[in-house]
Amino acid sequence: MATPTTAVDPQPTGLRERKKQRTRGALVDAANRLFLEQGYGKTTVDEIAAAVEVSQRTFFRYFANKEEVALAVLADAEETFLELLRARPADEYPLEAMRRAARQVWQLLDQGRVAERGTVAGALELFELIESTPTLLAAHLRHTLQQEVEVTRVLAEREGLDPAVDLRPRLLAAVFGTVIRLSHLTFATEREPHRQGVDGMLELMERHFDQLGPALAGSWR
Amino acid sequence: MATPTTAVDPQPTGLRERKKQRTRGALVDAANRLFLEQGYGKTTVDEIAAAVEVSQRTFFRYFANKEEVALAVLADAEETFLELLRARPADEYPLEAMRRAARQVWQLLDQGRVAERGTVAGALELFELIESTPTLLAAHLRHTLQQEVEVTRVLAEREGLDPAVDLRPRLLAAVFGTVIRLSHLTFATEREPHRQGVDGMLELMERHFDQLGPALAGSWR
DNA sequence: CCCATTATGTCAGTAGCTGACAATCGACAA
DNA sequence: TTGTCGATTGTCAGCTACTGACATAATGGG
Repeated sequence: MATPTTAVDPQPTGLRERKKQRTRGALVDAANRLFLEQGYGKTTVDEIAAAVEVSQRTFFRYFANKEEVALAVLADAEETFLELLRARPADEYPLEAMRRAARQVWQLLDQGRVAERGTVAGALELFELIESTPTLLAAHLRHTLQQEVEVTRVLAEREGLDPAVDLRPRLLAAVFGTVIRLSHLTFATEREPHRQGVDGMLELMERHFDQLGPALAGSWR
Repeated sequence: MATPTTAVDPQPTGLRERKKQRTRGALVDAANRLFLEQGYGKTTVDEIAAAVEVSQRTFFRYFANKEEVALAVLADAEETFLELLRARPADEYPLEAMRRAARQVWQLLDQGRVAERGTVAGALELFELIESTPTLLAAHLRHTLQQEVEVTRVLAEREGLDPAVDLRPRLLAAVFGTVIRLSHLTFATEREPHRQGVDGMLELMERHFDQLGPALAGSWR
């Protein structure tokens, strides 16, 4: 007897809230389109706001800065990763759990089920944009760092450790983030067609992880 | 405090060049002082320029942006690291060479012989400033990334590998950078007095490196 | 001592971002 | 249905980082 309009509300979504989400989504879409069309630097916030017919001031009420709107999709994917990692069975080894969660994110993305706005092709374009835009790259790296802190928390909890005492969770989170970044970078740079889809990305990640041990080995001969 | 001791001139510099270096150094000093006194965000470029009695426009001819002047000292240290790494004997294992070069940087810094402007205490303050200033942190991370590219080049050359084919140089450079960053972070956060000097930093780095293997091991139990 | 080069200053302008206040819109209950 | 309250938005004014263009001053070479 609670809700008059809808029987089941997964999220108690008022009309107001829905409108906000629509505006936010429109801003992300417009921004992405403009950034890819004419470049990040040559796109002004005014332009983005105008494309959605809101004031510049409103834009800054949704996003703290210009970088944030460009990285919004990525932020959703990272959120998904955290949820998947938390859901991994407790008896998996830490690194294994992370690798599998990462695989899952890409598979979900391939099915268009991540945050309703991401695609694999879009990810590729986004990575290219980020890597070729210094200020975006900087913001992205900082964001990645924050993600590492979250991952550290999850790992420590999984294993029942205090991350302030035991260095391993933080180290693994950091190294993992690094490997993922390198995979993304190679993915975005990679021009060979047989590696363009999700499978290409997944294979690339595996290759990087497999080289981690050898890279840290004493001798490379 | 910052001692303006410019003693040795390796390159026969003209009067003009020397003057430029003096201005640049003065800008770095003034900026550092102001940033530490009142914070990065509350210090304007105008203020820094005024403190050295140059115009704002001149400031931007020396530094591409406000972040750069804050990270200038760090950039010198990283340059030193590269030189030391290149000078390591060719038969050292890659990771060993990097660990030793890193040790050397800190020892030189402790002797006040890095870029005439760095001290260990100053490094600690700088790290705190960076970690507590989002925009500085972002710039720092991007800069670190560039350093990783250079390191990759050096490693690949040492071992006679093509970094475009073999993933190991880049992976090792990245993981190394990550471990160094975590050490710095802990160093800046660490409040226990017995770890404040160079020895504290060196011990911290060793501890992080020693945990790298265990962190990547399958099980943590 | 003069000339070519190069560092510096001045000025005007763009763009990101913020605080303050007023207008407007949606939620909810009388 | 309507009136009130709180949240969202627009407008405006302002600060700061940063850049291009042009004028001026300093320097090093001949």
